[in-house]
Order: sequence, then C-alpha cells, then structure tokens
Amino acid sequence: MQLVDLHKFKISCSNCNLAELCLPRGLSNDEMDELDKVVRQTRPLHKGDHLFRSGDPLSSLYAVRSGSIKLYIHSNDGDEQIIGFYLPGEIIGLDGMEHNSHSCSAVALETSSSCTFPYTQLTDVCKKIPALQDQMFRLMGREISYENKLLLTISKKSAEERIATFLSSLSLRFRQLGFSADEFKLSMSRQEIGNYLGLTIETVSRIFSRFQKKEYIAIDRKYIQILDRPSLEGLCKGNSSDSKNSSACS
Amino acid sequence: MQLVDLHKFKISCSNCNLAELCLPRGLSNDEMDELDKVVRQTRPLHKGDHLFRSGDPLSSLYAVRSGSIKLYIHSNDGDEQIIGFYLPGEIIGLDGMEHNSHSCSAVALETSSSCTFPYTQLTDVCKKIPALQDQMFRLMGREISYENKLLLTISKKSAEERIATFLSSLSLRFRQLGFSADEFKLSMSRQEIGNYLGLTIETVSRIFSRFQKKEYIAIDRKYIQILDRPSLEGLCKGNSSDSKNSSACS
DNA sequence: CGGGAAATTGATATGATTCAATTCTCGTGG
DNA sequence: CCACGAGAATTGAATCATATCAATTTCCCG
Repeated sequence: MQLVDLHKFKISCSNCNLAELCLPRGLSNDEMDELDKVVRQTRPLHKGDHLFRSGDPLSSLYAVRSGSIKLYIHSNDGDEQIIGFYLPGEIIGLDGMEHNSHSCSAVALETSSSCTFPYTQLTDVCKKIPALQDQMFRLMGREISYENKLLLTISKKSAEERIATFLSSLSLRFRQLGFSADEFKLSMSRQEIGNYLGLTIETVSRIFSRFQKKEYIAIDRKYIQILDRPSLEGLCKGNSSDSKNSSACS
Repeated sequence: MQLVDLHKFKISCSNCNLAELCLPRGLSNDEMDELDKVVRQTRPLHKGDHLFRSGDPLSSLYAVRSGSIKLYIHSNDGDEQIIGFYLPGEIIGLDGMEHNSHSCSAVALETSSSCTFPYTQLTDVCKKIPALQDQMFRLMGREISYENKLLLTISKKSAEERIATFLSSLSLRFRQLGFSADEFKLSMSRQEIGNYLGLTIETVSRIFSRFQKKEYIAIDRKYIQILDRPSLEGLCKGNSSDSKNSSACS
C-alpha cells in the first residue's frame, strides 16, 4: 500500500458515524456535501500535543474525532483552570469567536484525532446553509448551558457531589457515544480532575477511595466501574446519602 | 399627549446609542433597517419581574436597554446559582438556543427595560445578513469566554480576589457604557453577590469592610467608590492572560 | 413612624487544603 | 527483560479559609 492511498481516508462528514452528534447534525445530503468541501483532517495528536494555544489566531474550529481533548485557560498569575474534557463529536474553539483568537488552549489527553473546519470557510458555508447556522447556534447554546451547570457544580456543591456529578456526566456521554456507561477509562489524571472541579488531588483521591469503600464504584488506576448508579446520582442532586430516586445529572 | 404617541418611541437600533456595544454592531445602515423591522420593545420591568424563566420556550433573545438583569439557574435540589449580572447593551437568552427553551431565568434587579428580538425572525435575518451572523457568533463566543473566566475566578481564587475581580469587572463595564468607573451603584444585594461568587453573605460583607478599612473602596449601602484601583487590581491577577484588550479584570 | 428584611460583626465549627510520608506505576535504558 | 527512577496516587495529621450560628444594627418601604 502506498502513501497516495491515504487520499481514500479523506475526512468526510457524510460517512462519519458521529455525524448525528456533531456539526453536520440536521443537514441534508446535499448540504453535507458542502460541509465536506470544507472539512480537513488533522494529523493524529499524541498525548500532550496542542491543537491550539491561548492567543493563537482562530484559524479553525475543531471536532474531536477520537480520543479526548482538554481545554484550559490560565490566569496571569499562573493559575490554570481546566474548562472541560471533550469527547468525540464535541466541538472546540468556540470561545475564540469573540476576538478571532483563542482564549484557551487545547491539548490531547491521549492519542486523539480531530476534524478541522477552517473558520472563514465555515462561516461562509453557514451563510449559505441555514440548517448549518442553526446547528452552530445550537452548539454554542449547548456550550453556554454546559458552563452554567459547571458553575453551579463548582460553586455550590461539596467535593463528593462534584465528583459524583463528574462521573455521571462522563458516563452519560460515553453511553451517547455507544460505549459502556458503566465501565470506562479516565483519560485524565487525578490532578486534572481536581483542577477541573476546583479540588486538590488529595481530595479527589480520598473521595475515590471513599466511593470505592461504599461500593459506589470500583476503580483501578484509570479504569472505573460504576457499581451503584442510584447512589451516585443521588449525590449529584445533593442528597448526602440517599440512594433513592435518580434523574439526569449532566 | 395621547397613548398613540407612544408609537413615536418605537425601539430602533439605528437610533440607539448602545448600537456599537450591542447586537447591531458592525451593520451597515441598510442592514440595521432590516434588524429594526424585527426588534420589539418590551414593557418596562420592575424590580423582581421576570423576563423569562427556566423551561420557557425560547421565543426571543433580549438586549438589556436600561437597568440590570440577573440570570440564574437552579439545580433539582433547590440550589440557586447566579450566572451573571447583565448591563445595557448585553444580550441574554443565548443559553436557550440549545433546545429552544430557556435553561436559566432572567429577573430585573431594578427598574429596567429591554429590547426583544423574536428568535425565529432573528435567525432569519441572520441568514440574510452575513454581518449579523458574524456578530451573533462574536456575542456567543464572548459569553463562552466570560464564563471561562468566571469559572477560573470561582474555582481558583480566594474570597478577597473574587470580590476584587467582581468590582473591577463592573467598573470596567460601567466605563464602557460611558458611566463613571470609580463610583457606581450596586444593583444587586450582598446575598446575590455572594451567590454569584460562591461565597456567603457574611463573607462578602466582611470583605467589603476589610477593603474599606484598607481604603481600597468606600462603600455606603449600595453606593461604592473605587479609591485605590491599583491595589484592587493587584488582587485580581486571576483573569485570563489574553494580551489583546487586557484592560481590567475579567 | 414602625416592622422586617438586609447588612454587619463576632464566636465557633468544619470541610477541604496543606504538609508530609509512603506506595504504586510506568516508561526507559542498561 | 529487569531494575531503576520519577512522576502519580494514596493516606494520615495538622492547619486554615470560609461557612455556620448568633446577636445586633441599619435602613428601606409601606
């Protein structure tokens, strides 16, 4: 097999199994062809590789295709805050649309790949395809709602509740991707989980141990199993130790 | 003067002194006329009146015209989290674009007025006017960046730093509106400031007292004066290090 | 005026952090 | 292939920042 054969692997939204979760959601076949003219593949990212950094001009938006990407900002006195962990089908770079330059940085947590949508071309296609504009608005609205909820979690919840919420959210997203909701790998370190949730690494570790002792979860290094979903989701709502009634815990 | 005379006061972006901060930013005169066909006035809101509530269908986006509006969400166990305080020229309702229904509630902190942009009409105009779509994207990107910074503030900063950041941010926004940056009225209660920043009312009160003793500020009930801006801004190193318009905090 | 919510201030409690000491893992090179 | 070293994670003890509890005081608003 020769190098030119790689052309066969040209990224295409029409053939992508993530299309229904991702940018092309809601597009007709013809419209998707238009989007396909714009989308580019990106070389695979290795753990630690940056997709973009804070301050870079906004050349593109990106869709995670495989693996996972973390977004973070830093303050000028050195603090770093992780904004989110992004899984396949999720769009990153939206924050950069304010000033046409990225205000956060994106780094791969593991070997990952992404699709690239050059920004000016993308907005041009949006102008031609109303359904794409609608979807862009939806995605940005989702990002805003997501951060609203995160704000509530960090500002109002105890350490246990934050971690329960984090695990429930991951679990839900894996299910939506067709993976197991009860058993998955955490691609981020305890340090990163703590940073994201406004906790120290020690607190994260202690709470994982506590959850394991209570048999809410089983955790081995990076691999985690949800054993008692009702209890875990009870915690998301703030009920200290009530294992009854559960509901969406995003 | 008769009631019909009120027609004279039909809201119009073309004549609005906030146009450069608000949705019509960057539009030509012709384009602004298109937007004017869509914008509606809303009856004045009194303190405590809701513009919309969580769960309401997204009928419109709103621009604050005068006064101030707070947005908040609540969790299913009753916690409430204030997401932001919105001043004239700022757009609210964007979070509802995910599911076409509001995920947070908007309430007036004082007598306020707003402009209403019926959502379907607005997106239709966006499809006709590329510059308006661009501006919508910018505004949504701004909202996302704003929440990123807030997340950092709440998750990584001490109580003093959070309050200093809050005051600096308000001050900056008042200046951009053409009001005094050094002397203004806090339209929100201590309770609401605390809720917004993830602190209790007692902590907020104590820190205001401390800042006053140190002569960073003078505060009399709702009226506040910035006396020592450098010290205050020294306390809020926590804002994102974007080199562009890095004026004050957040 | 007068009642009640909002704000202030002080004393105490506590959840999470910090400091410290191991233990565990994994990648690397001999 | 194994041993080694360094980072990651765990666990315990002490500390601290902020919350909670409690008591006034202030100041709107009716």
